[in-house]
Amino acid sequence: MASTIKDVAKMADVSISTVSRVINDSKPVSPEARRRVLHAISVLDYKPNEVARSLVTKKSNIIGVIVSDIGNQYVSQVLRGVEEIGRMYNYDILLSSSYDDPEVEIKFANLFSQKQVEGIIIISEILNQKLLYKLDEFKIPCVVINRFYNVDEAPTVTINNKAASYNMTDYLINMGHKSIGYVAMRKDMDRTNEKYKIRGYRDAMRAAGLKPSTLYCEGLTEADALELFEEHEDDFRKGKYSVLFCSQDLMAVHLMNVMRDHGMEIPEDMSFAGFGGSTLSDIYRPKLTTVKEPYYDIGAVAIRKLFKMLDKKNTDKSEEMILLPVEIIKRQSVVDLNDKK
Amino acid sequence: MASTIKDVAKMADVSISTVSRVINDSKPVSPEARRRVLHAISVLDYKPNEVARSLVTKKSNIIGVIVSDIGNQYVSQVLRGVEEIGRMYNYDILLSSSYDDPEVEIKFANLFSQKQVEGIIIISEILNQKLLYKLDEFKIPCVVINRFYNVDEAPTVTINNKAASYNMTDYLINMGHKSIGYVAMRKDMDRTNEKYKIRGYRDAMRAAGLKPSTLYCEGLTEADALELFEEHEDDFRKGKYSVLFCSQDLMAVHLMNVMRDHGMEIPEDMSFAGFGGSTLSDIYRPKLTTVKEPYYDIGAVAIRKLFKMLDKKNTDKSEEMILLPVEIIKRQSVVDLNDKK
DNA sequence: CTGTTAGCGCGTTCAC
DNA sequence: GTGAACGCGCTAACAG
Repeated sequence: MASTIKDVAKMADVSISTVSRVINDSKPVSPEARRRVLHAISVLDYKPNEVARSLVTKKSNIIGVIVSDIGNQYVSQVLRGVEEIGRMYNYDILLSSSYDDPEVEIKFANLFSQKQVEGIIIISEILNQKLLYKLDEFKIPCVVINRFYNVDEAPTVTINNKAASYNMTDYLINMGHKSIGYVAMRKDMDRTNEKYKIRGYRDAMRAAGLKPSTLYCEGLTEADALELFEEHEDDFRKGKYSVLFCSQDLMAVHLMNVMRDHGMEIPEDMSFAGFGGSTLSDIYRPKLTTVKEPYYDIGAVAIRKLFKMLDKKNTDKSEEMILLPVEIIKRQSVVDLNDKK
Repeated sequence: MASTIKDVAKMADVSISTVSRVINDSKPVSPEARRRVLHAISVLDYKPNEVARSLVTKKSNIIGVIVSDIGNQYVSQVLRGVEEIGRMYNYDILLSSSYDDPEVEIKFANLFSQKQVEGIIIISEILNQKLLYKLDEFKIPCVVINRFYNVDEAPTVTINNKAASYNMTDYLINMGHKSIGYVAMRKDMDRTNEKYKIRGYRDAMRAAGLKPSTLYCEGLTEADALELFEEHEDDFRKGKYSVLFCSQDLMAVHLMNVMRDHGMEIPEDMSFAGFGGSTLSDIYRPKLTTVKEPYYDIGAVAIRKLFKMLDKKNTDKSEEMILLPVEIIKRQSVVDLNDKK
C-alpha cells in the first residue's frame, strides 16, 4: 500500500493539516516543520492521492476527448495539439473513440461526467445536437472541432473553408488554368462544410469570369475514384478540364492513380490540387499542391479555448467560432500553363 | 450541482445504504424500496460520482497509456485496439505523449499513479528501464508494446520480426530474385529489433545459398533515401540488386521516388518490399509488397494481457513475450522473375 | 504558525 | 431487509 498523508504526518510528528499545507503551499509553515515534512515525504516516497484530492476540491484536472476514430490521421494530429497544451496546464486527457455513433457519444458524455472531467472536446465528423444539449445540461464546458459542420451550440474551432477554397482556386487560375473542375464528396454535400468549399471555388471562378463545374464522387476509396473516372472518362480525354481541385487529398491521389492506370500522364495531361495537407500529399509523386490545414493548431486552440471557459465560467458564454488560417502548398501536381505561352 | 446519493435517499425516503445497494446490486432490497429508489434516480437524473467511488473501492477503472507520439500512424492504430477492448471492460484510457523523452515518461508514470490508474500500457520506441523499474516499485501492472526492443522486465506484445523477415525474404527468392539487398536503419541497429529482422533476412538468404547484403540508411526522410541512393548509385545502375527489402515501408517509398527521379523504372529496374503494412503501401504505385503488422491486434492483446494481470495479481507473474502473426501482402512492387524465363 | 474538526460522495460493516 | 456509523485520503475552515 502506498503511504498516505497520515503516514507522513506521523513520521514528521505534525498534523495532517501541516502536511497538506506544505504540499499545496497554501499557508505559511515554520521552516522546521516544513523540513521535517519534506523529509518524511521523500523517505516514504509519498505522493498525494489525486482521487481523494479531486473529491474535495472538485477539480479532476482531466479533460475528456471524444473522437470519431483515433486511427484517423486527421484526428490524431489534432489530438496532438490538444494533448500537448493540456499537459502544459497540468491536465490529463481521457480519450474515447465513438466511431461516429451518436448514441455512443452520449454514453461517453455520461461516463466522463461521472468521472468528473472538467471539460470536453469533441473531434467528430457528425453533428450531434443531442450530445451538445446534454453537455449543456450537465454544465460541462465543451469545444467542438469539426471539419465538416458549423455548430452554433458550442464554441467551434475550424478553418475558413470558403476562403481556403477560394484562394486555391485563385492560385490555379493564376497558374493559367481556365477549365478547373471541382471534385466533391456527394454524401457530404449540403449538410457539411463541403458546401463552403464549393462556394469558395465557385466564387473564385465567377470572379475570374470562368464557368464552375463540379464532379461528384461517392466516397474516398479507390473504387469510388475509378467510378468517377469512368463516368467522366470522355471529358477527361477530351481535355475538358486542365486541373481537378479535389475536396480531399486522398481523393486526388486515388484519381491520379486511376488516370495513370488508364494511360494518362500526370500532371501533363491533368493537374491536381487537394485539400487537407496530409503527409501523403508530400510523399506522393508528383507532390500534391494542397490546402494545408493546421491540425495541431486546431487542437491547441480548442483546448486553450476550453481552459478559458473553465476560468470564468459565467462571463465567457460567447459561443463563437474560431477560424484558423490555412496555407496553400504549391507543389508539382499543378503545371504552370503560363510557361507554355 | 449534480444530485448525490443523499438526494436520492431523501427523495426515496430510504437510507443511503439502500440506494447504494440498488445501484450496485450488492445486497437484497425489498421490491418496494427498490422501486422508489429507481424512481428517484430517474427523476433526479442521478449518476454516481466515480471519483468518490474510486476513493472507497480503490478501483479507478482507468488504464494509463504512455505513447511516444500520438500523431504517429503506428501508435494511433495500436491505440485503437487498446481503446476498443478497454471499453468492452468498462475501462477508460488516460493518454499522454512522451515524445520519447525518458524523463517525461517517468513524470507521467508518477502522475498516473497519483490518479490511481490500475495499469499502464507503454507504446514507445525507446526502452526505458528506469520507467519499468519505477512501475514495478509502484506495483502498477504494465504491458509494453514496442516495435523495436525486446523487454524482459515486463510482458511485451510484438511480432516475430525474425520470422516475418525470413518469410518475406523467402517469398522474394521464390519470385526468382537472387540478388536481394536489405535496407536497414543504421541508428536502430544493435539496440533494436532491427537486428532480428536482419537476422531473418540473412538466415533465409543463406538457407537458399545466396549472399546477404545490407545497405544502411541514416533515417526515414527523403533526404536520407537520396543519400543512400547516391552512395550506391553505381551498384543500382549495374543491377547489383534486383530487389530491395526495406525495413520500413516509408523508406521503400522514398527510395522508389528517388530512383524514379533518377530515371529508373520501378518495379522494372528494381523491385521493392517493405515492412509495416502502412496505408501508404496500398496507395502508392506500384502498390508495395510488404509485411503487414497487426497493429490493432497488438493493442487489443496488450490490454487483454493487462486485464489478466489485474485479475490475479499474484499468480500471473509471467513476464512473457507475446508474438503475433504477420501477413505478407503480395503486390505489384515485386516483379516475378520466374515469368521471364 | 498549528492542530482539531468537518466534510467531499460513496461503499461497507454491524447491529437492529 | 434496513439504517446508523465509520472511513477512503484529502482540503478547508475554525479556533487556538
